Amino acid sequence: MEVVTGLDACALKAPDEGKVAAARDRLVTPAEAARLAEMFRLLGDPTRAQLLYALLEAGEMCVCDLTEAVSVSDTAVSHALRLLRTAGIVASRRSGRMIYYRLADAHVRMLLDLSREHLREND
Amino acid sequence: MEVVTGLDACALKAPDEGKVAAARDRLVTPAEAARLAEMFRLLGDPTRAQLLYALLEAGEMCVCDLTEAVSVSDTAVSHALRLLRTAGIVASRRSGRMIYYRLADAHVRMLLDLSREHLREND
DNA sequence: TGAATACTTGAACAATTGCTCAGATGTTAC
DNA sequence: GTAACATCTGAGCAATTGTTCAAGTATTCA
Repeated sequence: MEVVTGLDACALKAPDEGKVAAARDRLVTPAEAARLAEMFRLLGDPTRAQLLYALLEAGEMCVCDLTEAVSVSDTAVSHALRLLRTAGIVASRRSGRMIYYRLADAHVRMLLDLSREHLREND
Repeated sequence: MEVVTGLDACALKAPDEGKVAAARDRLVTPAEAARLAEMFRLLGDPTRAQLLYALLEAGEMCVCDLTEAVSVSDTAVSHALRLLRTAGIVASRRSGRMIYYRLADAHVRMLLDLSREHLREND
């Protein structure tokens, strides 16, 4: 990475030490930001987003119905679901030879819901 | 893409037409999902996430202070901010030779806030 | 048992991404 | 005007990503 941290990026202007320190130290550490980014990254793919909004709508669906709903191959759906499951965004249960997926928790549902609101209000 | 849409992915089981139709048609269209994914994708990078959480914290910051806060090159910050600005996630104003960035609206702030909560509650 | 179904896995490849570098803008001070 | 500063832009490149293909596991039914 090789980045100067001890010096100011702006030479003339003294950096706003209050704001810089607050933003850097008080709330979200780089490590937390990385974890948050990782989570957003998983939502940031059209296939995965469609899967998640399908689950938000239907509550619980098996892989083959999800494949129907999003119109991609079952293999692609399976890969996508594994990423989401590993990250704790969706959960699954087996029933016979089918596996049912659902959104993992209320936070995820709120996040998806709020994002949809945002999109719709900004035309 | 080359995907079968008229046939069932599951041969024995009749697809749950209610759930499939609801998930596919009622709320989020593929086009909407794509726009939502595009927005999440922009939040899904460590550098951009750090920038956004710095702005959530500080309210408004110039590029050089943001560069300080996230410890990457000013060029990288500039590229990142352009993507966020184009997508309507951040807004900017010029004051002298500096340009101040801020989160674009309350929805974005809520989204970042809620996501942080989610992260912290899931240990 | 053996065949069929529902889903998963790993490897491979094209497409996309984010960074760096070099040069261009717009702004202020002299 | 020139010089210095804050920021932006485009091209190029390494690294990552999402998909497909082929083969695998787990479950049901005859």
